[in-house]
Amino acid sequence: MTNSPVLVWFRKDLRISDNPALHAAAQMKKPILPVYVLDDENAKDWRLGSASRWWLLRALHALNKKLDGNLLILSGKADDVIPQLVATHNITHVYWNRCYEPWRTARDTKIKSALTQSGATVQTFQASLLWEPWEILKSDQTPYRVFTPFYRKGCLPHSEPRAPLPAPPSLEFFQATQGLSTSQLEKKLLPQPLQPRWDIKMEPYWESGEDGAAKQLEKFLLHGLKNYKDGRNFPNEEYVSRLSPYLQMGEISPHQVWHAAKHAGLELKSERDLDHFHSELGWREFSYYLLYHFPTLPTEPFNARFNDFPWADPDPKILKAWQMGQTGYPIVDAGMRELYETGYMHNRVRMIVGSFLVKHLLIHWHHGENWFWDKLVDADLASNSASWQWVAGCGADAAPYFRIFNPILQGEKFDPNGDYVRRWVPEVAHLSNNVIHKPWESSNPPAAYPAPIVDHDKGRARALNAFQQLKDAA
DNA sequence: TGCCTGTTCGA
DNA sequence: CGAACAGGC
Repeated sequence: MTNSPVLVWFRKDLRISDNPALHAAAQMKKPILPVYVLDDENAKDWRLGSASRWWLLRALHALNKKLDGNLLILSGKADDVIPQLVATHNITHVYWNRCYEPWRTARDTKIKSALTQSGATVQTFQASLLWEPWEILKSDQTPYRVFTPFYRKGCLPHSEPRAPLPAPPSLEFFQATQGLSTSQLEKKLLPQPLQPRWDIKMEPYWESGEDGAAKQLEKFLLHGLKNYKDGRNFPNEEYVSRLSPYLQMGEISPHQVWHAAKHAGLELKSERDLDHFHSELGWREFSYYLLYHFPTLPTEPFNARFNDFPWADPDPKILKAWQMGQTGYPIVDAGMRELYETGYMHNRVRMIVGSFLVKHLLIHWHHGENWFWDKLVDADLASNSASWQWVAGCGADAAPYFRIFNPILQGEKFDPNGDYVRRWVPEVAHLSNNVIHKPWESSNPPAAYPAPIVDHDKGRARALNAFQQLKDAA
């Protein structure tokens, strides 16, 4: 029994630095059995989307390399797979880092109690959130529903995020049975049949794994943090961190990002930018917090008044035009094409395309949520559902429904030289700056580019009218 | 992290 | 006649 391994179950923490479960296991002085379980059955509706599966494949390869090829990758229900492994190898200690999606907490609770009953020691750790959702409550012991007091009164005074842990200096591994081979894993994760490979387009835009995350963080701290607060609004400039996909898969931890940014921000004497960047990590916390306390967040309007909102019957052609970047509004189409091509969209543009879908097109936010879930490399159940609810006006601390982005003005304001639009919508590249965000006004309108699928004034009026019906009903 | 419209005020 | 501002959606 003395050389029975410690099982470290990797989930959304695909890294070896600042990994508390791995760190604790390494201190046991026992061989380590690192495991990843591809657990689609438990995920049901929130089975990973295509872009996430592509990202996961690369992240697993990178993690396996860090673990000297010892990562055991299995497929099946974790409720079965993990206890079976524990029984087969007489494992006495099982460590993992906590997850917060409702389906994962339910699953983990079940597994933990089964393992504990059979005599194993299970320890779980905090690794992907800076503050545990159950520790941040208002004085009346109910959860916050508004971001600013959540962050400023709840989180910040509660505790300074702990310092990141180093990677274990050396690891001794337990030789287990074979898991999935590379080709078996690819078969499970990538679209079948393999042609056409939609995902392959994303390859040149991203470096995977913990090392890719560290490089991206370093790049952001050197070039993006200074002037982050203002610069982050301009999609053609590189002030945003682009760390979201790495955070979502846990190739970097929020603790690492928090402290590295703090160090760099103080060095740069840009406290304003640092505070703003920290607060964006705070929004990520807030999304998980809401999902934890309100598990129906992905499907039900947070604000129940929106239960009867008169969404339009979705016209498949209109929805498709939005998805593929053929709405006739260059800033909207640029964003949707950036997403399809790279698996990512700049945050400012996410708000614009989101507002356009739910307001100008009056299409239910679920359709946007589902498309983003499938196509974003940073698709995250908490952030995705909280953000779609926010943009639709039914979320916690949401933008009021009457706050409707004008896609022309937003383009002119945040892409004043049209560079972002020219990059992703080549049909309008020849237009001058004064018409590039409204090509229909050009004396030489592009032939191959669609006319707006909805007139801005009419779309806006229809959205306000729909909202009015909700108010009248109340 | 909204936009539109109407009003006022100074050129 | 444009900027600045207030109020409503």
